[in-house]
Amino acid sequence: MADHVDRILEQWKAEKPDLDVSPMAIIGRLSRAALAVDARLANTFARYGLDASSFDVLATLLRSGAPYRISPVELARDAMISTSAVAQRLNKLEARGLVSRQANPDDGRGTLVALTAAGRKLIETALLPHLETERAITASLTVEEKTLLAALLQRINDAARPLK
Amino acid sequence: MADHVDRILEQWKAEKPDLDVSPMAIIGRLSRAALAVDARLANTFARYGLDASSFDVLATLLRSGAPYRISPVELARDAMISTSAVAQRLNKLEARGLVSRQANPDDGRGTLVALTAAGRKLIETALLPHLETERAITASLTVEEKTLLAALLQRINDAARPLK
DNA sequence: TATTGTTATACTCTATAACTATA
DNA sequence: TATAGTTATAGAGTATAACAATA
Repeated sequence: MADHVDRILEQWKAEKPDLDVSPMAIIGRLSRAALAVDARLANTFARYGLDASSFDVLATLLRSGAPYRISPVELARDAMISTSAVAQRLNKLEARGLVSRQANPDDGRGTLVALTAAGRKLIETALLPHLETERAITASLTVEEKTLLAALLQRINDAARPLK
Repeated sequence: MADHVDRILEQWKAEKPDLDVSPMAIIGRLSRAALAVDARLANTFARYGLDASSFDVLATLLRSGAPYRISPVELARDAMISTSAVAQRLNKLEARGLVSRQANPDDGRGTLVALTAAGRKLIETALLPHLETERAITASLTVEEKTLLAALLQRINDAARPLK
């Protein structure tokens, strides 16, 4: 079951036999798996006129629970992007009537972003096929393998994080 | 050892208790791990005036072995991008004197991209710290865990691939 | 007709900087 | 002074389309 990464490793073995390129087996497959998964998820999002960024914002609002209101800073932290990037995502979603911005009554500087009825309906609808796609991608793994994979990825995440 | 993804799962559990959101534990960590790894690798690349795209082209040429010459179509296939994107990457690398373009003597339509002496020196130099970074990221895993993780990622990759 | 390769163009997404306003 | 939020701007990267040339 040799894949593309295996062929890359063979090339390195031939060209640089003294080098330990074994970490590439993991890092290479991690990158490619993430790319493939992103592309697959994008297919589902597109069926609802969404992309990963928009889905992300709407899903963050939905899972925050009633009354489905969050500040832009929280959205920025959650998505690991700048607040200006958030503002621009929100402009698009607001133009489509999927979210609305309200003044924060407790903080004159603040804004609260809320799901509109249309936004809530859309994300509730898109969530199910999205989960089905994720289920399909992980379906071949046993329960034990899933737990293990999640744990290993978390450790990779921790190890990669240190440097900014 | 709860991480960000754990908190997201808890939110979903509270808001949508009947939904099986367990695939998110894997997909979510996969995305975040890939992001963190990319950022970490970029640090190393930057020390040599490279980014991931440039490194990718130079490394592909190096591991192809002497005489370190590849056609743009092969580079496109390998990097999974369009040939026009390759042409634009090559323009930059050629301007820096790291690769050169030659006519393919066996195919009048073809071009062969070759590492220049400077390009070869740069990629040979950058390769070692790059591998060291990858080694550091995977260092906490045992040999068995590494093998397992690579295999699981390959299966995720296969499962995600089907749809275009 | 298909393939190889390039450029021109437009698009998307982002961060930085500048700015307003409130704490 | 620091924080919240927005817009304007510029940059990076890509794909699509159009094109030239050879197979």
